[in-house]
Amino acid sequence: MTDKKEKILQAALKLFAEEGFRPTSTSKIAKKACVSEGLIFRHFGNKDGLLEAIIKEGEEQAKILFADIVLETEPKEVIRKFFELTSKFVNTKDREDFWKLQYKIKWEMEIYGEHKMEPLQLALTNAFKKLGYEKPELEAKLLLINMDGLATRFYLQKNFDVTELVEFMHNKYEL
Amino acid sequence: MTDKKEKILQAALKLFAEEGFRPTSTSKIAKKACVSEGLIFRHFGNKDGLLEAIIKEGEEQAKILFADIVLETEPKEVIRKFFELTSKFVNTKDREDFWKLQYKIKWEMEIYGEHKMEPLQLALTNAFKKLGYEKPELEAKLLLINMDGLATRFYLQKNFDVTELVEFMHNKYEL
Amino acid sequence: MTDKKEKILQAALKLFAEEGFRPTSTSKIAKKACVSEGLIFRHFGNKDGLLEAIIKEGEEQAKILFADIVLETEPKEVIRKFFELTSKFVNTKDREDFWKLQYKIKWEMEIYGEHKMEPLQLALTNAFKKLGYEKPELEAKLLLINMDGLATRFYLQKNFDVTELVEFMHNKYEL
Amino acid sequence: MTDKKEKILQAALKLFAEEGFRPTSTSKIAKKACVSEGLIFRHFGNKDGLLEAIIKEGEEQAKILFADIVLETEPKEVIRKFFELTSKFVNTKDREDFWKLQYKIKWEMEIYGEHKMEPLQLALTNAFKKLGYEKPELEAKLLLINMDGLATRFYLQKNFDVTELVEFMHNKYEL
DNA sequence: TATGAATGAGACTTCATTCAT
DNA sequence: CATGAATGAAGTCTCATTCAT
Repeated sequence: MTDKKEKILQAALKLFAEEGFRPTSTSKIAKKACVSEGLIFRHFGNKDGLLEAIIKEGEEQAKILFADIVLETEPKEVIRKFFELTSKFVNTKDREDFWKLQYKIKWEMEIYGEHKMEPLQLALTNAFKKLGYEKPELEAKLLLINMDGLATRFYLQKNFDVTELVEFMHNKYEL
Repeated sequence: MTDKKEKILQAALKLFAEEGFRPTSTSKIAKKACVSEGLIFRHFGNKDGLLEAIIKEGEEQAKILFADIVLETEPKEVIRKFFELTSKFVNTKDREDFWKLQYKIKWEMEIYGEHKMEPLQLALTNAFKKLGYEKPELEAKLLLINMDGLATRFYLQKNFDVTELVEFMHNKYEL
Repeated sequence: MTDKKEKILQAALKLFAEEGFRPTSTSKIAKKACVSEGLIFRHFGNKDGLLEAIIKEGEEQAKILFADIVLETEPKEVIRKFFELTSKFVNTKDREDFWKLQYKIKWEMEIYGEHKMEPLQLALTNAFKKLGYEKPELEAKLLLINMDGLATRFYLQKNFDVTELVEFMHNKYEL
Repeated sequence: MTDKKEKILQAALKLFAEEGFRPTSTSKIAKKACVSEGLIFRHFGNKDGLLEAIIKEGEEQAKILFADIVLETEPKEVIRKFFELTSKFVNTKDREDFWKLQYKIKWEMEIYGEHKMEPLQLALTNAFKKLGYEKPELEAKLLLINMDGLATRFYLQKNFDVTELVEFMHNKYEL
């Protein structure tokens, strides 16, 4: 990956996350990346191609983040790590754009991409089963839905305190 | 309100909900409403004005929907009615557009408009307090966040079964 | 002439003078005149008709203003009165719009309407002839041109002192 | 400056001079320049930017034309050259558009831009002072105003004979 | 006479995309 | 690989004008 291609990806990620996909013009991306507009098309074919590239890169990162949870066998640890991950949204400044983009794109394009979450859901289901919960699958689903709700608030509501709520949610599961 | 003005509002609501605000062109709205494009601007000033009008109309509807919950004094009933409302998203076909629009707009414009939810949150907080919950405010917040998460899934994930989850969540509160 | 028709004429005169013919929308005129937009078309057919009406009214006023000069027989008086008229541009607040409009329209539409000035030019020519000037017609033309130049400056240059210059010009003719 | 950018400037100059700024649509300019409409905005940002570019170019030309007069030290020559310049309006076909535009814009935008004329006025004032005129500054002002008056007539009145009048005016100053 | 809803043409502008260099 | 000039379609919005009431 050339230097300039990388710069385009970074600029686009930031702008798409900030302003959305369609509202971000290729010319703006080019300017932010200090690159000619034409280069975007040389590397990614078209604007959709650029988005795909960003999303694909994102999925790789997500896999890595999820791996630690999915590979965990101790059920309580699975749940703890899941909540830990949720907290991470907030703190890791450079990942903020990435996660925000995921949600913005979801709503703009109306695709959820549930397959990405499947390994996580299975890991959680399994953990709840081991812990003797009655409806482990629904418990897992609920947890993931909570995450979506938290993200909605965190990205859209100014001064929203995530940590407080994550802790509260966590404590509901006596571990 | 003239007949055509009403038609514009309906067409715009539907299109904004389906495709988002910016991606929906005024010419498309005009065509769907069987109206000249200029009329949109005569009635609403500009595209933003049209959106505002739709949102304002929506807030009125939301107030009505919330009223029933907010005015309820029996705590268990408050919570029951809240879950009932959540289910309604799904079934009332004509309101689907309205709620979907709320979320699409939130993400597109990045404003949450938490004030709209305040009465609901207060009512829930109060209900949990009466029921002797330790942290009633956080309980209320969590419930609202669940709703955001459910909406995210319901509108974005094909074939997502809301009812099942709403029931599950409801049962967590032994009432 | 009905009350409302008169109001339209006045509003249009003011707006055309301030902003020009084309840039002034009929809706703006209607608003300023507190009248429905349609009424403009009922009374004047179209926007051009409105302009014509204003110009025609203007010509009537001009005739009246010019009459005093044209009917004067004493040559020195003719010239004095001409300069007096020139000064009037400035002072008579309600006529300011009228004269300004004349020039704005001239430049916007590129028609000079020299016939309007003919009686004035003849009167001046005659006066200069009586006073023994060698080229009375050119003297008259020059005077009128001076007036155009003064108008240009007066209407376009902020803080331009007309009186000073009118006096100076006047004194060039030892009377 | 690319070939097409130059073509846009030329087409715009001509059309603005002929029909005025606002009445000339960008699409008309593009057509006349055999260029896509978008290119206008790529090069000049917006329609105002195009006008500015034309005016700026014009000011450069004006400076050059004025230089010869301003640098002249012999007072009679200053005045002679001033009248010579006045005559040039008429004859130089390609400059006609430029000067006409200056006046059209002045009236359309209602700005005189007196600073542009300052060097000329100072040079004339100085010349009249050297020639022993009583009120040299007013003499200079009058001359410039005459020029405005001449321009008004020349550009707006069909079949107006400038040369005759310029000569007449010139002869008033016994040189 | 008077209103104001409604229209449709055309204005300025943005933007993804192509292409010669 | 990289640039930046150039395009054309589409977008938002303005405005003179018509027409039913």
